[in-house]
Amino acid sequence: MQRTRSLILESAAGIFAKDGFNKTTVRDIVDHAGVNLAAINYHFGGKEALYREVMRRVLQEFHAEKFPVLDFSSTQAPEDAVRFVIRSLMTKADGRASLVIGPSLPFDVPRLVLQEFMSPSGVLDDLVDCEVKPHMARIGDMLVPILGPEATVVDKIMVGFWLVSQCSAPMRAMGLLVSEPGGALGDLMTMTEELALAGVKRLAEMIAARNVVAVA
Amino acid sequence: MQRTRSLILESAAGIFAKDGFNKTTVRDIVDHAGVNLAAINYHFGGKEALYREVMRRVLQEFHAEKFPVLDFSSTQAPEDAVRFVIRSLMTKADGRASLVIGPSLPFDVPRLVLQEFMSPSGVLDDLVDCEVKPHMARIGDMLVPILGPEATVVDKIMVGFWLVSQCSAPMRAMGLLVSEPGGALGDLMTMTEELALAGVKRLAEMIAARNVVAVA
DNA sequence: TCACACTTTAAACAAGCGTCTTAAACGCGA
DNA sequence: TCGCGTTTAAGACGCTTGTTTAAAGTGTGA
Repeated sequence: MQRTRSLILESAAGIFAKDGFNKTTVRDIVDHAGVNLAAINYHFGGKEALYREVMRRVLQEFHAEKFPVLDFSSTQAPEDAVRFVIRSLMTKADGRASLVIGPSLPFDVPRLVLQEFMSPSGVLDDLVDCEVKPHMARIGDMLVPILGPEATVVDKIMVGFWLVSQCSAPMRAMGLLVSEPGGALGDLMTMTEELALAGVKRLAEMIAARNVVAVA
Repeated sequence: MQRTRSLILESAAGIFAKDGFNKTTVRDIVDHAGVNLAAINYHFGGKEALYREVMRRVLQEFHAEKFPVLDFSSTQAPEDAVRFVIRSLMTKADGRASLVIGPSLPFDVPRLVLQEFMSPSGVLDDLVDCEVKPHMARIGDMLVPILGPEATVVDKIMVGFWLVSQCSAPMRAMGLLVSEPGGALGDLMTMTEELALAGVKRLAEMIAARNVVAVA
C-alpha cells in the first residue's frame, strides 16, 4: 500500500509550511499523519529526503494546477496579470483569502517557499536552479505585457521572488495588527495587489530605462 | 565585571540576526564571544531572556542613532523620506550596502526584526505593543508628507513593517541570483528604493480614496 | 590578612532530536 | 497456503540542546 506514504506527504507539507524544516520534527509529522515513526525512514530514507520530495511535488502540482498556459498579452488588461498572480498566491480553493492553498493543493506554497527563503535549510541548494527558478521565471513570463520584451530571465526570476514575498509579508503583519484598534485594514488582498502592481510598473520603467542607457 | 556581559550581547546580536532565535545555540554565542557556557545563564538567566535583552537594546539604539528627529515635510522632497528610510535600513556605517548596520550599531536590525517576523519565536509577543510597534509607527511618521495627514497610526505601523520587509526580500533573493548569468541586477538598493517609493505612493492614494468614501 | 561577594570554570544533567534495530503483524498476488 | 512487500510496535542508539551544579578563581573593603 502507498497509503502511509501519502499520509506522510500530506502531513509533512502542512507542518513544514507552518514551522519550516528545522523546527519541524519527524515525530510531529508521524503523529499528525497517524502512522509509525519508522515509516518516514522506510519510505523516504530520512527527514531531509522527505523534505525534498515534498518541495518537488509542491512546485510541480502548483505549477500544473495554478498556472496553466495563460496569456494576458492580448485578451485582458496587462494589470490583470499581476492581480491574477497575487490572487492565485493568496486564495484558497474555498475562496477564503489565505496563504493556505485549498484541498486539491493542501500545500501552503508561498509559505513553504518563504520559509526556505528566509532561513535556508541548505537542503534545497542543489534544487534551486532546476526546480525553483523556472517556476519563478514562469510567473515573470506572465508579466511580460507589463515588464516589456526587454526583460531578461533574471528580471523574471526576481520579480517572481518579489511577488511571493509581497504576499507573505502582509499576512504576517496582519497577525500583529489585528489587535490594534481600527486595525481591520480593509481588504488586505486588494491592497497587496495594488502595492505589487505599483512595484511591477516601476520595475518596468527601470528595465526600459536600463536598455535605453545600454543602447546609447 | 561587565565585560563578559557586553561580549555576550554583541555576539548574540550578530548570531540571532544571522540564524534567528530557534536556530541559534547558546554554545554558538559563547564560543564566538570567547566566554564560558554558563555565563549566559549567570548574566541573563537563560537564552530567552538574553534574546529579549538583545532586541530591547537593538530597537532602542537603532531608534536613537538612526532616526533622530527628522522632518521631511518642508525642507526636502517628500520622496526623499522613503529613500532615506530604505537607505538607513540597508547601509552600514562604512558605506557598504548591507543589512548589517555598522560598528556603532553592530546589530542587523532589519534582519533581526524579519527573523522574528517570518518565524515568530513567541518570545517577544508581549513586547510587540510597547517596543516594536512604536518604532514602526515612527518610520511611518516620517512618511506623512507622502501618506497624507489622514494616515492612521495603523497605516503608519503597517508601512513601517512593509518597508523593513522590502529591504530584506531583495537581499535574500540576491544570494540566489548571483549565480545566474547576467545577474548583477545593478544597484539593488536603488531598485529597492524605487519599488518602495512606488508602493508608498500607491498606498497614499488608497488612504486618500478611503477617506473620500468615508466622507461621502 | 582575612572575609565575603562576585565571577568564571569544567563537568554533568535531563530532554529532545533523527536514526536504526528487532520483532511481530498485516495484505495480497502466485 | 506460501512468500514478499508493507506497516506497526517498542526500544535503544548517539548526538545536540538549554540548563544546572559545585568547585575554583578574582577582586575589594575591613
